[in-house]
Amino acid sequence: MICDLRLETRSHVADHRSPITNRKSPMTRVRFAPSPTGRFHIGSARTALYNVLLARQSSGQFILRIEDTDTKRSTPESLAEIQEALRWLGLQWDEGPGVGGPHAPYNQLARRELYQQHAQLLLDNGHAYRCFCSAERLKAVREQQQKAKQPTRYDGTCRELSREESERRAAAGEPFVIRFKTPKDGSTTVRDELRGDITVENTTIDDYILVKTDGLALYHLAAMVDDHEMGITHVLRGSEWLGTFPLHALIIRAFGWPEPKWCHLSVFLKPTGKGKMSKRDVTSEQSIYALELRDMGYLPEAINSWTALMGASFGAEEELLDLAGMIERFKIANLNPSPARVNFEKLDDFNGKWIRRLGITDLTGRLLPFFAKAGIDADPALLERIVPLIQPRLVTLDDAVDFAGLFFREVPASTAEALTPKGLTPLQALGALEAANALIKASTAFTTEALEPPLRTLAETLGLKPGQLFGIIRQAVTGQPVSPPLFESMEIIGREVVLGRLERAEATLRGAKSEERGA
RNA sequence: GCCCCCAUCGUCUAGUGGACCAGGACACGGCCCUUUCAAGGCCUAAACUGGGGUUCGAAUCCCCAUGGGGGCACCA
Repeated sequence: MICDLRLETRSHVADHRSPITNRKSPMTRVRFAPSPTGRFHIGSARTALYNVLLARQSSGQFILRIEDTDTKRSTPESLAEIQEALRWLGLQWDEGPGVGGPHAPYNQLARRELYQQHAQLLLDNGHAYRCFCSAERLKAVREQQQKAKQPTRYDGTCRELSREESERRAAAGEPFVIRFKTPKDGSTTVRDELRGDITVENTTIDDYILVKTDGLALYHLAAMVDDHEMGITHVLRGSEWLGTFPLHALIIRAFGWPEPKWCHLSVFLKPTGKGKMSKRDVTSEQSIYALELRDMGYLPEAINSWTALMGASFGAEEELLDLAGMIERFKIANLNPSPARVNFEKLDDFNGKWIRRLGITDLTGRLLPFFAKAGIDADPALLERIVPLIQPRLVTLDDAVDFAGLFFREVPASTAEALTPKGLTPLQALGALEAANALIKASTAFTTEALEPPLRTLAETLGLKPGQLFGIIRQAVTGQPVSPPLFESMEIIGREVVLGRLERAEATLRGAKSEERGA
């Protein structure tokens, strides 16, 4: 069955390419239609991504449409964030805000007349009716139904109002909404490309409100009108729309329009699996917002390949796919209809792998802003020398500041305890450090090749493991017990600074020694 | 309460009636490499929700149960 669906999708595309077709849009046209009512999260990012993948594999168009009919909750900040996030992710739209297009405007608030005309059409052909019931009464009815354990639906008071009465009351200025007149009997069958046919009894479909008292259309009407007007061929949207899917099909059929292919994407669940993903329920190290993840040092490549894989498979031996790779392999049939928990461990893994794939110059450029944010004015040329040392250690770009900060600022003096490895006394540590310092000072070239062999020999001479000796030097030079490779780091820090830090550490240990004697 | 959807390792998934004592990835554990931390290499452990059918044969098809999810606004 699913296999057939894939074939059908293909032939559908082929149909639109056919010269015989009289449709306005000869190729795949998809849309991503968010409402600008909050932050842009990874669920939206994935929906947008899948739409882009589908459009790009047939040189179709990806349309960004803003569903801002909820005037109470829509904000300009949210609209800006949607666009910024999409651009950051590399999901540029072909038509929509900022770029225009043949179906402009692309925000629904600016298209209200269009919806009103279509509502009137439905009123005229008997598929819709005016409802004069007050919001208060509706609420009371709903509560009563809830209490009686009945399905909560409009009770139909205004459904059979005569045309004359309806016109008269509207003309008299009585406020009204326009409702869809759902058939009372029979059933409706709709087809989801992932789930196959879904049939529901029409009695379970409410007489949904299409146009509010203020004359503004609701999603159910506006989206259907726009999808048709804009020649959308495939609708890939969240599965939260599955419940109203039959209604949407009914609306389209009431207009006599052809239906697009529908595909309802699974939702993201919280990491715990308990309920839909939300801001709560993730740690401070994690975020469900695209731009926040960006600021935490995640790459757009990582976000895309990660979200793409939650709820789908690409049949590739290699999981890390870039946009081109995903476009090549994306198939609606390979989407998974069941909900997926977000898995941040996998994001970390992907991000680290993407970072390791980056070229040194590319990575350096991406790192710079994170140093700036940390108040470090990193010299790009210097950073580029450091990057190979830290690249395999990074999970996020932000980690670079922790690993490489020591190259750009004064490191705090280490305590005697920190300078003394487990199993050694401060006196032994001091002896080792003095011997090492002498060797380093005497070294003709200040390079890994020149420094490492003699120090390795020294460790042997002192009866220390290389790790013990190098650990003392590491702490003295970097001020940290953990650092990028020691000799390469010393090379970059430079002879003068290294010797200074070694001597400072020696002094600390001498102090500890005299304290020891005093005690 | 009503409607709808979904169901393979802890997680994301492969699987489209025989090639499956179920494959991969993440996480977990172990080993190797190793100057720390990583990275890298190798290996272990880990699943078809249950019950009925259909069939010579079922993870795969059907039914029921159970579990999970979504929706039930003059939001989208």
